[in-house]
Amino acid sequence: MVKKGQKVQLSELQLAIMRVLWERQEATTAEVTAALEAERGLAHTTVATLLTRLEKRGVVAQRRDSRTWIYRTLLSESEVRRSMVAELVASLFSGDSAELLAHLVREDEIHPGDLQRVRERLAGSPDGGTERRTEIRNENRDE
Amino acid sequence: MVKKGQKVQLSELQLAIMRVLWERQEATTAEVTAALEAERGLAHTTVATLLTRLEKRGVVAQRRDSRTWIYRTLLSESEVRRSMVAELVASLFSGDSAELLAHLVREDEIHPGDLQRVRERLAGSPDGGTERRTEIRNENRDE
DNA sequence: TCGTAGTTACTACAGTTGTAGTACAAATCA
DNA sequence: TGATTTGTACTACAACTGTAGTAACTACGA
Repeated sequence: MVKKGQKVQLSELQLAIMRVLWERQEATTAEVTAALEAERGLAHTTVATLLTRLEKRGVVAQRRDSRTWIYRTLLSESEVRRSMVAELVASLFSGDSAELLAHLVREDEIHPGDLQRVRERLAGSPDGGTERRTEIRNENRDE
Repeated sequence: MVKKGQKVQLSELQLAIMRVLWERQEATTAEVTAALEAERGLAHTTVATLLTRLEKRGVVAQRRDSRTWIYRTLLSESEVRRSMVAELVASLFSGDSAELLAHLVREDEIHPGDLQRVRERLAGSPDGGTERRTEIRNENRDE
């Protein structure tokens, strides 16, 4: 089982699976396969293998419903984000998040006013706007 | 050779090597090994293998000086950052950089005034504070 | 009750990564 | 010039990842 503070690195494919599991609390192999059908069209056995490995690694948990396994994640999306962003910042930005921010600004990904908007948005929701929904996107780029 | 717009993903170890190469324009296997001695103490042959693989992959170039190879990167640090951040944002933040920003704020990595400071700093230095390599960015933003 | 469709368990296999040993050649030192 | 150092080329090998086939079993419909 992956401990809380532990660093978790997941590949793009593994994340795709996690995303399905995050969206619906639980899912069977068949459901995950179906959910990913459009974007990657993986064989059912492939998805089963992937899920088994994630389970072995302690990232998801499985529960049996007669012959079928039902999976759920053991890590929230924000935990994974925390871990992966920290890892990126450490190895590519000297561990300094402000450098990442500077990068975003330079790359024109973030505009003035965005931070303000983000803060307002977060202040508005009591849980800190933790997951998914947040979508701030910059309408008025006041550059 | 890795094309410009291509996505480049480098592991922590590979980045450590790239960092050495970015710091000094060029370096031999022995120099890279020495530079990494403190933090990882890798065998000289290990570093040689790593560099060979990076060369094969088109991330670095090699030049011979009698029997010694001298390496230099073919990608600037900002190019790698661009690529890797984009990849992370795509797979973990629905492709929305503002969500990453929101994450940083929530995680208390970024504070009010930081964005402002970053902008001032970037405005202050003519090279945009970009990189060791001076790759002046930001006039014609090309995406 | 029997065949069919769905499910898991197991095995496979190529590619990448981290790590390094060996063999061999060249350069250098004594 | 012989011995030692140093540098590369090649090989190895385990772990992990993407991908999936095959075998075997089970629930269900006809």
